[in-house]
Amino acid sequence: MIEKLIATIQERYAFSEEDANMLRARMTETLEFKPGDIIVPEGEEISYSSLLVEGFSCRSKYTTEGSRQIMQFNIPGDFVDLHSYPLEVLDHSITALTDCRIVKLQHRDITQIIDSNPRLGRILWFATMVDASMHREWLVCFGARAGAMRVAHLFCEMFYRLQVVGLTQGKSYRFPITQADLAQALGFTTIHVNRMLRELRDEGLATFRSKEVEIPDLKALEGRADFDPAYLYLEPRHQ
Amino acid sequence: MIEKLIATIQERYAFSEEDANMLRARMTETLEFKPGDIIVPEGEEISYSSLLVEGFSCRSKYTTEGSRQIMQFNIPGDFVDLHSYPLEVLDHSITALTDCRIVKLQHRDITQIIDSNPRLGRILWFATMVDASMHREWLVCFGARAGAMRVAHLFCEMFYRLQVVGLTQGKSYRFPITQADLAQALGFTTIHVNRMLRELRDEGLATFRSKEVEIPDLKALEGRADFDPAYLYLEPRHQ
DNA sequence: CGCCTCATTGACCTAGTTCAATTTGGGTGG
DNA sequence: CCACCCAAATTGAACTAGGTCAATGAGGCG
Repeated sequence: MIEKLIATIQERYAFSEEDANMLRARMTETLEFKPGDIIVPEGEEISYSSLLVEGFSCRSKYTTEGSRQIMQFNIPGDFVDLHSYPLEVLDHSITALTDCRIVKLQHRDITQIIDSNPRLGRILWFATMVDASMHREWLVCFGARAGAMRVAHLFCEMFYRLQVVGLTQGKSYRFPITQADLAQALGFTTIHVNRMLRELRDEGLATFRSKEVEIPDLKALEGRADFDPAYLYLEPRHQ
Repeated sequence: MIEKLIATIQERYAFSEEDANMLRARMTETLEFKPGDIIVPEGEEISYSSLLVEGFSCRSKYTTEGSRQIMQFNIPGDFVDLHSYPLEVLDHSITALTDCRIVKLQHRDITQIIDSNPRLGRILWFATMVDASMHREWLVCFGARAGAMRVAHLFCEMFYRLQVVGLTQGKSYRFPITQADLAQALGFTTIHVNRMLRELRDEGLATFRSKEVEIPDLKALEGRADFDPAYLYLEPRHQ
């Protein structure tokens, strides 16, 4: 399982076999989490980064009024807190949405890896910048895309991301979250999310039932969502 | 001027004198821009990064419907597109809001610098991660903070950031943008921004007149905005 | 002086929220 | 296998933050 993921990352980020081995050797320790568990707590000094190998988690923050904003969903293959290496302390938490398994990579190992192979450092840096790019696209969604469009955009994003790691089945994929989670991610109320889902369903563009998203015609949904996958930087790199 | 900025960055990011000299030697070429000019265009291959030494610019994207979303304001001292080093191609544009001057740092020089001093690489990486952290806080603002609160939050953020580079005067600072720009950044209409500004003014918390923000009581405004500067990572680092 | 951009205000409209039920479906104990 | 339970989904009705449309001021500058 972890091998398959390393292979995927290897291809996507143009890893050499040597690079992959270097990582492999240092990534053996795993941790497991239950839904609702905090994988990485906000505000604490962190000494290792976590590669999510199984399950779904999310980045989120709470406001002082108690409402929670989800800023990103993490899927298998994501380094959920690689940015804790440069930042040391995170501004937000990572929370498990399902049963999750992560593999640790100690920060001191990252330092060592980068010292001996600066090119790999740039690749790791790249990975964190893709997250930033997603944040920016979400900001566009929040500021300039309303209602069903916003929901549709998220469904497209998740499709592309999950496809890369082989977690789509034809026109559908498993998205193991509740409508309440969805609402916290989209900046809507649960009720409104429900209505927007119905709208997409009625339009025949997408269904979300029993934690499964089905998209009969991806291009059509992309059109509805004003979606362009460029910001995900999925094309293989060539540095 | 650039010396003063390097000094500021030096303190904030724990640069050694040697590091600073290394950068100084490679940052000599400057470019100038007029309001509205595109400093870094979306989607193009980029071979150098730009340190903004004078003026204000912003990160923004356009939707296909033509509306523009501003995702961040850049101020003097910001490496506006350092992330173009790992990404190579940017997902958004950087546009000048006022007369701007930037200093170039070639990507090949960055590679050289990092190869000879990996620690400096981590510092540069850190700088880009602070931008990502700001994006996340903005996402919270969009999803969970409404009306005048959102405006207040931005005013607080700008105060802290400008203070670091010595661009505040007591309780006020110059913020050379229009209410329309403000609206595009906050996800409101110009009209609504105007109303929210009046609200803050009536409450005696902040005024924005002739491109000048005045905050009589910063703590009070922070309370109104649910603002906590931690996400800006302004505390001097200690790696 | 006159123009043009930007700020301001009012009146009306709508997307999204709030409150309050009701339904559905998966899981669990008897 | 059925009865029950509980979380999640769904729907309706009333309300409000924010948008839209339209008009008026106010400042800067050629």
